[in-house]
Amino acid sequence: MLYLKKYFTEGLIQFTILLSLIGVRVDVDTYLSNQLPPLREIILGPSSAYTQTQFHNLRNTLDGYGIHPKSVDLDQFFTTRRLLNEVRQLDRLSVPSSELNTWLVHRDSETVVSAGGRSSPGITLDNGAGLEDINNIDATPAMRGGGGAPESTYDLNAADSSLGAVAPEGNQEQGSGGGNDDLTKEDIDLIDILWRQDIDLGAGREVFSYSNRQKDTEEEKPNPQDSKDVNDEQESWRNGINLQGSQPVDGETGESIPEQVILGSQTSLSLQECLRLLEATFPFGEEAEFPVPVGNQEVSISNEEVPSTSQGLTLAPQMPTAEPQLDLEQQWQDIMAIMELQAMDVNNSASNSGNASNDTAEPTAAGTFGLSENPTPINQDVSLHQASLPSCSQDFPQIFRPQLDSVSVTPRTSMLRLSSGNSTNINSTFGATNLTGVFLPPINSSSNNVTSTPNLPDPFTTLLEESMLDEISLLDLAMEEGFSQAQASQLEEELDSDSGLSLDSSRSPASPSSSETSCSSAASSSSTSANFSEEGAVGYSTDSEAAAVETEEGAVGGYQPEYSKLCRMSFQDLSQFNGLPQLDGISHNHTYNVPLSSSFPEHPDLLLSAGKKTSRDKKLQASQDLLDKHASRDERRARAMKIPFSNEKIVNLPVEEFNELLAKHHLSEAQLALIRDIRRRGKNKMAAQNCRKRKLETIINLEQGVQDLRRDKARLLKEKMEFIRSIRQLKQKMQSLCQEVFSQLRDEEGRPFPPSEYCLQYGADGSVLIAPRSGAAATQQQSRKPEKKQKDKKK
DNA sequence: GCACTTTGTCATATG
DNA sequence: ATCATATGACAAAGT
Repeated sequence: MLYLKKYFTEGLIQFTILLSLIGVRVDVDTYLSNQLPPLREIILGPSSAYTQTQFHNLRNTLDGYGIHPKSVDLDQFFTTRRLLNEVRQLDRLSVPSSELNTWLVHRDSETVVSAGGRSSPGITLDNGAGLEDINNIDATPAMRGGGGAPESTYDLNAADSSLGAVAPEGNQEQGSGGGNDDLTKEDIDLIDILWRQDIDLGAGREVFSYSNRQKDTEEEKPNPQDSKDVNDEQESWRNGINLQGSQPVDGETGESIPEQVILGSQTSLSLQECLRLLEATFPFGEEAEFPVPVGNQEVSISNEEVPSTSQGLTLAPQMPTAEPQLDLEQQWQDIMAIMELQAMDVNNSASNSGNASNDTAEPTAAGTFGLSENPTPINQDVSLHQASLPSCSQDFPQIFRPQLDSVSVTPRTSMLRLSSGNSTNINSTFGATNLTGVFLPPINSSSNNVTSTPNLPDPFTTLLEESMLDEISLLDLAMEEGFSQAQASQLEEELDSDSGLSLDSSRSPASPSSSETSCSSAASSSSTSANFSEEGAVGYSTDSEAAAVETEEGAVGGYQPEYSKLCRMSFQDLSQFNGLPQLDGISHNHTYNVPLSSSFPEHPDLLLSAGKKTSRDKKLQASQDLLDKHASRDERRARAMKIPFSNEKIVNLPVEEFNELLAKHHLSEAQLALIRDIRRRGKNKMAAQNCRKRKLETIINLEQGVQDLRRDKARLLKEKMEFIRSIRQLKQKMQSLCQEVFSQLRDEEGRPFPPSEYCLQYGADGSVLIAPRSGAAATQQQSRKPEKKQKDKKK
């Protein structure tokens, strides 16, 4: 029976996996919730395993089952529940990235971009999806239709793997528009930087070999359209600040993504896009004006949506200085929530835009975080034609140079501290915000990165810096603790395995009892005695007793052999094997060898033997000797007391019938006392059985709950790391774009704006202002009057 | 013979 | 108050 059950379970699991792979979602919950109480109630609230009342209510939920709550037949129910639960867990069966199913669906849709970009961005996949993704990818070519199909996935193990900004050849062959067309040298460089970060995170560089990408890039060159686009892009950069940025490019496939940006990939983000993302993430609130006008020193880069009318430098509002540190966890959760909302919006917009993105893609927040493409990129209408694109590598770090050496600590420095982790405070406390340093260079979570990492006295800078620092530190810590995304699946398995409870269903403690009692349930359900089957009493009275009583009360007999003929543990079946002494040892008869009183001889046979013995009596005696060996103490007592009905009746009859039964017979006080004891003990015996089963079920359900929670934890950790990485990539992109801005900005006299002296401030209306830094700029203002420039970012 | 499990029973709590 | 049930604890028997 055990093997049969196990076989059935495994078969069911395999079948469900098969259905899942072909796209059929098996929602066991729908079947389960109709008749059975939700399994998660064990986690979320009182359970039948906890509360007695709900346990009794199970009877009401088992329509058609008719299993009495007291019946051990409930084991069938529990077994079913457990099996269904196992099946239900299949979609999260220790495979953290079960989104792979989505990936397969994408494969069918021939929408390579969305397949590669949305469901599993390569960069997030490299670490995030973990080994199992790779393995699955490797293991699924047969299911994907063979090698003839264009390779839309990233064979991470292949030597010429196509990853990152380079679209696989198959993609190009499918006329996806030269996926990498829009990638510029800067993009590639940036991607390379980001890859290095990923390498820092543990991703092997070989996963996204630059040489491979270069090679693939070169392979694209022969495409005249591609090269033209690239050239156009580069030329646009040469001609001035390309603040509008190129069309967002899917990092892996290189194909343009009109409506969304895959943060998990190396997407080309314009500065404005980054800003919009940041605005969505950290709403700036109303723009505040600097009380101190700086005249024409200000350069304003305004968004066309809300043309900036501000003529002065935006000044961040005063902030309380000694605010407590943000609750980073809460902070992160806020960010996550906002990001999820953003992702939802983008998903909606993407679906509305009729993008080629596959709708079947699971909108998993991780990896598919997106933002609306900026319809109004930063305008190039700035007198930057003379921009010489100086080497920004030296100047740029000064942008983020902390003003620690600044004598006057500006209020903005102190306003970095938010009073709480609630993101709503960000709305209220951040007016015009200098976001120049929001996207800081990657913080490598080292203690000395304060000095090594450029720092800006900016609210968001500090906000993100602190949070990201800690988050990334947590990330690194998590990495150290084995939470690398590549090991996420292993983590889950480890988490599961370190449970003190056995999670193996084949070794589940419920299995033996389930299998045992499942037969009892079958026997019970097939019982011809409705009364007794409803009571569900199994294995209390014996056939020996029934046989003995049958002579006195024929109505009792008849049902017993059917009642438990399949039950190994019940004593009744022994009556069918009276002549089989080799089966004596089968029964687990816990008959107590309690010394009986003089009125209760140990072997009632002795009483019988006292009478006349015919040969027929001797045969009966022999069989009863055998039966007595398996009779319970109460049964022997009952026989000794010549109780005129079976113990089963004594135990299982309803109170009324039981009283009627007692009234029908004229019984002595001793007999009545014994009968009541028998009934009490029998009831208690069943109660104990049920109690133990419930206890077992409780343990199993708790075990399942722990398993589920651990899976959720691992999944959330994975998502968290992916988001952290995405944000960091955004910061990188922002840094790069700011670098470009500063490298090409010139005042009226043609002098550049040193990033060390100026910073970008972003208003709520989308305007971008170049404001002098408070400390260093104050001195600079003496020698040079900053000019106010307004950059109309109309495209 | 020992450790562990299973089962029955008792005492008690609870509804 | 009584009864039915649940459950912890214990012991006996089995493995």
